[in-house]
Amino acid sequence: MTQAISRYNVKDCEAKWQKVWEDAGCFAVAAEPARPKYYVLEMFPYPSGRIHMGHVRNYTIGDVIARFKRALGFNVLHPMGWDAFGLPAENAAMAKGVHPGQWTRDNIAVMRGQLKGMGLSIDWGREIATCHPEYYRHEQQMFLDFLAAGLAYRKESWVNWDPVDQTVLANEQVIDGRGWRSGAEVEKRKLPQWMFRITAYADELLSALEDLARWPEKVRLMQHNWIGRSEGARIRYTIRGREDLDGESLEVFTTRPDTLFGMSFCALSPHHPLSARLAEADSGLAAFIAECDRLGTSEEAIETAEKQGYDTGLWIDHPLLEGKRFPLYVANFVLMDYGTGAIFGCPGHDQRDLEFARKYALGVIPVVLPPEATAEAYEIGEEAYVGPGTMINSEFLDGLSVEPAKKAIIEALEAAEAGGGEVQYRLRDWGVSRQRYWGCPIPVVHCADCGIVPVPSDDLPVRLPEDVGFEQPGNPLAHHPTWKHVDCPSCGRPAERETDTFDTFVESSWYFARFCSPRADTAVERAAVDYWLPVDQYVGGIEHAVLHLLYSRFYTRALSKCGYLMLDEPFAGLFTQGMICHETYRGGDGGWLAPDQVRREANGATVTLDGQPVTVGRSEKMSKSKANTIDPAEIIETYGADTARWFMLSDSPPDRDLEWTEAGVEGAFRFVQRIWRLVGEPLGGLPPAPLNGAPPDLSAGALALRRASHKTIAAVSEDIEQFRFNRAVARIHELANAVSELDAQDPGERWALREALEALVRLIGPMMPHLAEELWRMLGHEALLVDEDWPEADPELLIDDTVTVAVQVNGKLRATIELPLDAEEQAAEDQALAEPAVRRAMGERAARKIIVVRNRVVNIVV
RNA sequence: GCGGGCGUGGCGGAAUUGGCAGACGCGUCAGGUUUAGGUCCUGGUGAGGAAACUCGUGGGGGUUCGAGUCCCUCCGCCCGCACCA
Repeated sequence: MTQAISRYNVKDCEAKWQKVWEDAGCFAVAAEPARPKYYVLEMFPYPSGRIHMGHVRNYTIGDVIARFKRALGFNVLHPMGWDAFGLPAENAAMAKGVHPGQWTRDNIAVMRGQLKGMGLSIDWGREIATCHPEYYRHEQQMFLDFLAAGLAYRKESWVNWDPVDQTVLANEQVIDGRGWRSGAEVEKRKLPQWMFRITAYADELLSALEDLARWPEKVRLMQHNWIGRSEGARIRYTIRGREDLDGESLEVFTTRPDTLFGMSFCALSPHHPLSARLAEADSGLAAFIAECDRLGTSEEAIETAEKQGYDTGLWIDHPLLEGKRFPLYVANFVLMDYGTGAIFGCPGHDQRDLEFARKYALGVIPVVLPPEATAEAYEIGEEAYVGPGTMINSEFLDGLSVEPAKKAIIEALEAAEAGGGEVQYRLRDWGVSRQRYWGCPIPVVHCADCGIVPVPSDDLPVRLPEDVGFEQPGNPLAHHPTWKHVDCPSCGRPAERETDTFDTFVESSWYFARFCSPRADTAVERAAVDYWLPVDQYVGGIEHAVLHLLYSRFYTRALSKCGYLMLDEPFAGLFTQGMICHETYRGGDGGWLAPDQVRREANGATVTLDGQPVTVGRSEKMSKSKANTIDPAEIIETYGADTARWFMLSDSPPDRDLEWTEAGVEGAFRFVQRIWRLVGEPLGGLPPAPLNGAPPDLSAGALALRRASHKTIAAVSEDIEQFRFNRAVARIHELANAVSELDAQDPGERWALREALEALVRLIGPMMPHLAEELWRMLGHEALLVDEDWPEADPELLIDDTVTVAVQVNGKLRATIELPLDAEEQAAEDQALAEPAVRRAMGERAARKIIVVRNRVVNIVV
C-alpha cells in the first residue's frame, strides 16, 4: 500500500505557501475586544544590509510562539519593523557615497525579502520604519510633552565622548570604558545635553522588577544592580580655612553614617565644583586635576591607579564634635557621578579610605569592633574591617551594633541640622543628545533672546534635510548651509535649530506601542493600545538587558504620565535567546579564515581549500571580525527555511548559545525529507479525511501508536509553552519513529496511522510551517493548516495500564518488573523478590526493609 | 572585589524535581538495498570485563533505603557590574 514518492521540492513549496498565506491575509489582525489577544514581538532589526543567524533564531522563536498561540485561538499580533536610524548608515555614506536614507531603504528592501523567505506569520500591513517622518514626528511631540512635564531637561554635564563615532554616549552604552559600537576608548567631556529624567522612576523601576514574573531572573538582577539603590545618609560639613569660603558647607553621601566618629578626612572629586573653584587660586591643585583627567577610566587604569590626593589646606568641622576638624583633600578615586561627589573617609572600615590614610599618614580609628575582638587589643592592619560588630570610640553610639547605630546617628544629624537619611541610586539620567545626522531631530530652537524655545506642535515634524554632505568630520546638520537657521518661534528674530539628534534608543522605546495602530495620525490610538498592550511575549538578545529594556520601561511610564498610555510595564513576558556560535579558523599567516575557506580531509584534519594547514579555534559568537559567520540566505537557498528553522530549534535550549554545524543542518534537512516520505508513502491506504471516531477493537500496535500520538501532543504543547523547543523536537522525532515502526495492516491500524500522521503534521506546524501546510493538503484537507485549531490530547490515552518499575537491592538496580498501574505494594514486593537477579544479589540475606514507591521503584534493604 | 550562571558519553543535550543516568539528535561502527553516490533501511555505540558483574554526572566530604538532583568544601569555565563612599 505504500508507494515511492518524489523528493520534497522545498523551494517551490515554500514560495507557494508564503504566497497563499499572504493572499489570504492570514496574519493580518485587528483589535477584537471580545477575543483574547496575544502580542508576540521580537526585537526589531537594524537594517544593516542582510539578515544574520541571530535574526533567524530570534524570529524563528517568535514565530513558533505566534503560530502556536494563534492555533490556540488567540488573536495574535505579530508585527515587524525597522530600527532605521543610526550611525552605520552615516558610515556607509562616508565610505560609499550613498545617502544614509537611500542606504537604509535599500537594506530594508533586501531584508524584508529575506524575512518573508523565512515564512514568518507577520502582519506586514503594520510595517514601520523609525526614520520615516510619520514615525519620528510623534517622537518629537512626545519630547515636547516630556519637556512640559519636567521629564526632559537640558544640562551641562560631564559626558562620555566617543572620539571615533564623534558623539556622546549614555552610561549604558559604555562597556569597559569603550563605546558599545565603535570600541573606542571613551573620553570625558563637558557638554550641554538633553536629558531624560529616568532617575525620577528609579525606585519604581526597581520595585516593579519583582512583579515581572515572566522575565528571566538574570535580566531582572542586571537591572537591579544597574539601578543600584543604596540607603545611607547625607552629611553636611562646615568648611574652614579660607575667608571667602568660611562657613560654607560641604555635603557628602555615605552608606556608613555609623562610622562618623572614625573619620579622619574628607575628599572631593576632581570634578567637584569646589575643586574647580579652589584650583583657580592653586596651580598645584589645577595640575593635580589635569593629571586625574589624563588617566583613563579603563579597567586597567582603575586597577593600577594608586590612591592619590591633594591637600587643599582647608579644614572641615566635625558636625557633632565641637572643635574637631579634619583635612580636606581632592582625591582621584572620588567619583563626581555618584552621591554628592564628595566623601568622608573612615579608614578603619573602608579599604580605599585605609589605603589613602596610610599614604598620607592620617589617623585610623576603629569604631566597629568585630564580634570576637576585644576593644583594648583591636587594631586595623592592612585590611579595613567591613563586617558586623559593636560600636566603640563613638560617643553615644558605643555598645550599639551597626544597624541601630546608623539609625541613632541619623537622628542625631537631623537634630543638629547637619544632615539626615537619604537613598542614592547608581542610575543616572539618560543623556539622549547625539551629535549625528541620521537620527530624529530634537525639536527646539536656540534663540539669543528667548533662550531655548520648543518648536510648536503645529510645525512638526522637524524634518531631516536630505541634502547633506559628509566631507568634513562632525555633525552634518551643524554644517548644513541653511537648515539650522530659522526664526525664533517666540520672538521671530533669527535663531538656530538644535542640531543634535536623539539617541536611537529613543525610537526603540515606543515602537511596540506604535505597532498597535501604525497608521494613526496620533502617536498611538487609545483603543488599540488598550487592547494590545502590554506585549505578552517579547523575544530578543540578552545584550539589551540594561539598555533598550530599561529605557523602554522608563519611556512607557513617561508616556503614561503624559496621557498616551495607561500602562507601566511594556513587556509582560521576556525571553532572551542565546547567541549563534561557530568554530573559528586561522591560516598560516594567523589571519582568520571563513568556514567556506576551509575543508575537512578524510583523516579529520582541517585544511584550506588548497591544502594548507589550518588552526581550528574554539567556537565563538559569529562575528565578521572572526570571519566565522554563515549567511542564512545561503542556507535557506540550499535547504529551505523549514530546515533552517528546525535546526535552530533542535538541539540547544533556546536561551543557551547554539553551535552552528553543517552536519546539524544536514540532519535537519534529512528529517524534513523523512517526514515527507513518512506522510506521503502510505497516503493511498489511509482512511479519508476528515477522520471520525476510532474503530472498536484496535490491535495492540494500533493502540500503542494512538498512545504515542496523544502523549506527543500533550508533551509538545507543554514544551512549546515552556520554551523547551529542543525537547519538543525530540518528542516529534519519537513520534516519527513510532510511526515508522507500525506496519499498518488492518483498518484500525490504518486509522491510527492517519491519526498519528495528522498529529505529526499539526505539531510541526509552528516550527516547519511550509512542510506542514503541504502535507496537510496532501492528507486531503481543504482548509489551511494555519487556520486549524491546535490538537488536543485525549487524557485517557495518556495513561498506560502497565508500568516498568525498577527493583533495587541496597539502592543498586538489579532488575525491572512490569506491574499493572497502581499495583498494590504487596504485589510489587512479591514480584520484585521473585526476580532471579534480585535473589542473586540478596544471597543468603533476608530483607530487613522494603521500600515501595508506587509505579516507580522497589528498594530491598538487606 | 561584588553579583549571577554553568560543569552529564566523541559532540549538542534529556532526566517526570530525591526514584531505571545518558531520551532525542549528530557522529561513529557493523550489515543490507541501490550502487556514481554525501540516498535509504536494520542493528550496535558511557568505560572496563568472555561473562557474572564493577565503575561512572568537575574533585573531596556529608544527609538518605536511594543523590546528576539536597547540604558543606574545593577546582574550572562563562556572563554582568566595578575606586558606587
